[in-house]
Amino acid sequence: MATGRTHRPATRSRGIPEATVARLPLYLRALTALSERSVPTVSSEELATAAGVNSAKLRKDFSYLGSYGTRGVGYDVEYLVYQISRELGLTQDWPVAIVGIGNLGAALANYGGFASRGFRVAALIDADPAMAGTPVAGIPVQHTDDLDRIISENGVSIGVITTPPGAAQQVCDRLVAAGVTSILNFAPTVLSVPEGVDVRKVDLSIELQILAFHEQRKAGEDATAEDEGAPPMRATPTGRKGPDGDMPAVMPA
Amino acid sequence: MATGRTHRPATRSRGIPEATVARLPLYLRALTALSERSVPTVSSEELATAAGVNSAKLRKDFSYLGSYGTRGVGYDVEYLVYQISRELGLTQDWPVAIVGIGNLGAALANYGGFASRGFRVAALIDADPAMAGTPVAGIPVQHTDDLDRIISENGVSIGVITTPPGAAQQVCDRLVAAGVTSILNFAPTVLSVPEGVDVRKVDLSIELQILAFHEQRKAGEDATAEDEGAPPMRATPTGRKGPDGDMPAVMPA
DNA sequence: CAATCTTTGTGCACGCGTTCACAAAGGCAT
DNA sequence: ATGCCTTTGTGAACGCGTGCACAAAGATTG
Repeated sequence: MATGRTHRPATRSRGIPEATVARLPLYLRALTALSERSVPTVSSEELATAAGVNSAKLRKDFSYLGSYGTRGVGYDVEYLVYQISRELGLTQDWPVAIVGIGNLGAALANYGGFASRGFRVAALIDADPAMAGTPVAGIPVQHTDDLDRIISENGVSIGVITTPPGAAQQVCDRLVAAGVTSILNFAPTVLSVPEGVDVRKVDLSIELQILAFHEQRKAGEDATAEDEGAPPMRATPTGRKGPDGDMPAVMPA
Repeated sequence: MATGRTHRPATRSRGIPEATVARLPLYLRALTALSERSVPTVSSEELATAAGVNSAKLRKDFSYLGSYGTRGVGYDVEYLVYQISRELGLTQDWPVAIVGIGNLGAALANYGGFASRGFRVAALIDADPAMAGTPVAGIPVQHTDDLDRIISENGVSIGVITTPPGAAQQVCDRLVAAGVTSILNFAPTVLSVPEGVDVRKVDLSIELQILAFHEQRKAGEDATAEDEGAPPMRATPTGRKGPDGDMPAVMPA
């Protein structure tokens, strides 16, 4: 789930392990909830339970940030909220552009979780001229032709791709060319980006397939019968021409 | 990510490493694209490139499934599609229920990627009585009161939660009670489930925060200036030192 | 049928992440 | 102050995942 193609051997994020970075938002959420309940301090055990992780792991994670706890007492909630926010870069404003305003793009535009922490939907972009001007979540949709200008003018460095798979790579290239250096990709495509650009992928279909795997295993533990069926031995076109088959090309043959 | 709260020590998926399982859908997608182009065979190198992974890793992944390749030639595309599909449990039909038909729920209901492989949206469920009967993506929304019956009658074992965070745990409990054993959770909440129930989490906010972290780091590499602002101080009894690992210069005294 | 060439399958080493277990540190009561 | 009790911070061991590098396997050609 990290960068699509570029290797990520040196992403040794300034001493903070990638796995730890991925958990910081989790801690932050739990801490924010505590903060809203005016809880002054919290122990690693309590916070770990709230975040759904092991307490030892949590303490080790925090140790990478520094010694922000008090032995015998725990962690100061407000102070920790600030420190994690700062570490994640949430104390500043991040203008985000969403490209591809279909069902999913619109859903994200309306998603409250964005605005909650530093993120601001600065622009909505779509290739359909008919949508231009139409407000979605209170923000007028703009046309792809102006992508470059929109990104530049708003200082957008984080782009969200919610286009059909066929358009994803092209949109990605344009975003990168316009100055975007972080991309959140919802299209089921492997994006290739130049060095220095981060790509994170969210793939709903993959998540379901992983669940199906485990589900099958659970069900199959009792009845291990299950015939083998008739595996297609060779070029046996499974006559499937599903709607999602609009994947344009990919790599050289 | 894995299960929310339950430990996952025994998820030793029948010999197939979890990391491998997570990549199988990726391979499957690339293989399907090749299949539609009627490519008969593919080498580990080509397929790895298309899937965005290392070729050695791909070969090792496949080795867990068995020896399906031919040395000197490569892998038979159709055969491999079938084998992976079978391993992932996609040769059977998986009725899925989506709970919480807001923007995101509606987007998922319309998402083509679901129906494409074995998954079928069997039911849409929402707590708003006003929505009952309204068709979304051609499927009438049903009310939460009937959740138990709906799940049972349709034989749903995979549930998708797209409710507001406050309702997530409750919905989760009801789904599990009704017989659901795999949950895909989009709500920003840590779900606690009994043993034997799998939970996968998709958290848009977390993904963005991780990107923000790297983005900040990239930007901060040049200019290490950046004022610190004023961290909210609290519970700092004995004037502690400033163990700030990196650049902070503001500490109590 | 033998030689050559391509590509798989895998043994091995390395590094990251997780977990345990405990000493050090601080608060609190006496 | 002194001693006890709680909780942090971390050294060390362990296990998993990754990538290298190569021998084995099969196709192909002469």
